[in-house]
Amino acid sequence: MNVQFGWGTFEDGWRKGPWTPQEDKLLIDHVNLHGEGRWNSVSKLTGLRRSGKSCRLRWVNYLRPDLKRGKITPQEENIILELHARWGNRWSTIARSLPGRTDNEIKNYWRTHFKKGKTSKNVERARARFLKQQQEQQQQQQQQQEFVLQVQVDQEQQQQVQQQVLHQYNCYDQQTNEVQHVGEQDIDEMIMAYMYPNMSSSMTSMSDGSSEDIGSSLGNFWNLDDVVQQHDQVLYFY
DNA sequence: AACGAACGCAACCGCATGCGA
DNA sequence: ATCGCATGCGGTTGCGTTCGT
Repeated sequence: MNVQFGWGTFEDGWRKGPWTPQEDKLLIDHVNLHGEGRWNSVSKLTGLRRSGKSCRLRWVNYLRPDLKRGKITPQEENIILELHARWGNRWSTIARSLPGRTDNEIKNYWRTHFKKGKTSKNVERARARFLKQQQEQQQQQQQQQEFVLQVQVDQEQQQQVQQQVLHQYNCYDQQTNEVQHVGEQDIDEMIMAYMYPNMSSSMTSMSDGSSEDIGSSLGNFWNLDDVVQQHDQVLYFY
């Protein structure tokens, strides 16, 4: 049974073809009231003569409020190319990386812009870019591991130097073998004096503004946990 | 201006999958 | 375990619009 009805047709009791604004409104009101899902019950509850499948498709691909309208941007195109190089025709998977875009939209875009034989060079470029990106990620991971290792080594060196300085300046209590009360600033100055014996004492003093940078940078230098944390944060943005 | 080709997009179809009875 | 229903997914189709000749 196939009956002509305006633009659309009736088939087995279901209306087919383009949706009218009235139908859209019925469906939007229904979803606002009951939420998404249970698409087969939409026709019973709203009187819409549309199958559940048709309702779901109309909502997902056209009526959803979070859909992004307008053309695919060059950035989105890059993402599509790269994800297609990775996933192939898994449109819904690709669509998850493009908020506001539907699998149908991406599929259509691909078919019209990058259909095989049409712009295969673009596809090849995307593949190459994907492989390069993978290599860069591996390099980054390696660098991060090396950095963490280096920081661990630095921390050990720091402790060694600190111990040497404390010995040098007789900061250990002879009886308890514990470090006598020494201010952090004092330790910094002792370390500076220990490492740079030729530097004038005024340079290591915290009394004037010019040396504050040295003191504060020293403080930062020894705060390696922060350094690691900052490094991780920087890497996170990649 | 008219016509056909190409394009863009909404919608449909068939199959796969998930899930509850 | 299996059956049926609901939903999701990828491929395909159909039609309006745009572009080139």
